[in-house]
Amino acid sequence: MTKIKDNTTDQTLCPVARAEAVVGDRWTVLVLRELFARSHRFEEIQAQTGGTPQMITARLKKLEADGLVTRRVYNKHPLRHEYHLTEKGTAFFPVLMALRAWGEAWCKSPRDGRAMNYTHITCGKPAGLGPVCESCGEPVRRDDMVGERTPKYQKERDARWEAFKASR
Amino acid sequence: MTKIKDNTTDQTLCPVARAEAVVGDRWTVLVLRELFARSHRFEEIQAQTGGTPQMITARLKKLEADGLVTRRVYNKHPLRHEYHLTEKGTAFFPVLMALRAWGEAWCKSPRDGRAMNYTHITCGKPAGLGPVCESCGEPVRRDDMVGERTPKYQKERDARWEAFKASR
DNA sequence: CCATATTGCTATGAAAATCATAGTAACAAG
DNA sequence: CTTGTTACTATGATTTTCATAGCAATATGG
Repeated sequence: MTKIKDNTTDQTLCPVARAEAVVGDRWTVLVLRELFARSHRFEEIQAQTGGTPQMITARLKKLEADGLVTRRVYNKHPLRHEYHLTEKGTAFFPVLMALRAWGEAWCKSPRDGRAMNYTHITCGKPAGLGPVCESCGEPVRRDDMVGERTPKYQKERDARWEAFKASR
Repeated sequence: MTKIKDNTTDQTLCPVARAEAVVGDRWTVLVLRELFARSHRFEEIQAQTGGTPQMITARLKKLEADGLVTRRVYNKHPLRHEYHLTEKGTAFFPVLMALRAWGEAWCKSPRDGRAMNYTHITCGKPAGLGPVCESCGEPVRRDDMVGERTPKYQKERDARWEAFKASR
């Protein structure tokens, strides 16, 4: 079992350093992204993040220990779990949204296009990138939006799943 | 020189994965925090993040290569640089704020107290944690706020600097 | 009832990154 | 001419990560 460093970073008052002790790791964030995308099973998460089983096991264990994730039994004999976000995990949403906005704005070639489009439920229009709805100006929360993958991104995910299945 | 993995993560449309290929690392985020805190010299950054020289060198190099940071010569003979955020680096601010808010809310014991207090310049009152000013309701940006360290956090930083100086 | 498939992991070893510690180069100050 | 300062680089032990393989428990198909 692989362990993950969380250092003595919790010996600082700085909330950024403390948060990073929990989520300061690429795999961890990718796993969280999948949980927000409603992938709850181990293999889905593994396939869509591209991590090795150990990476995923270790992150899920740490996320559970840190209180962001719970295991939920969906099948005994054989014992099988689904992974779900807790309140603490769900509260991470704004960080993911900010990261997404920054990634959209600064980390891609313009011809790539969007991966997701969000609709602000309360106003029914596109939510845009910022923390505030582009269409109506209200602050947006997780439960106030519906996300929809663009066909291109959906295709990419389907392909990844197929590739994953084929390789085993 | 240590290299940092950025994988083939830029072979996805997902902006989160793409962003993580750049900033998905604890040291990188801590370095960015210091740059936002206006620590521009190598040793300040090293002291306040607690990283080894290699860690810091490698992150600064990668951040420069990724376009978030520029070196600025402040002294020739011997050649000395200061590190500054570019526009792309500055644009990372909302992520850091979201992370800070989550860290404040979920990663500390209540008795610890705040590290920073921000004031919303345009309304003159405390900005609070969210992406929207707690006092006046307007969305807050980096240049719309002044941050002030709490005495306790300032003390912690001073102590870290002293300890660093003493150990060399 | 037997073979194959499915799910959710664990095991192994090579390659890479990290950490602690020490050292260096170029000057400046006393 | 000795000591201090700044910004690193070098070294080697320890840890992590990655790729690949394997396995246990059951479901499914014939």
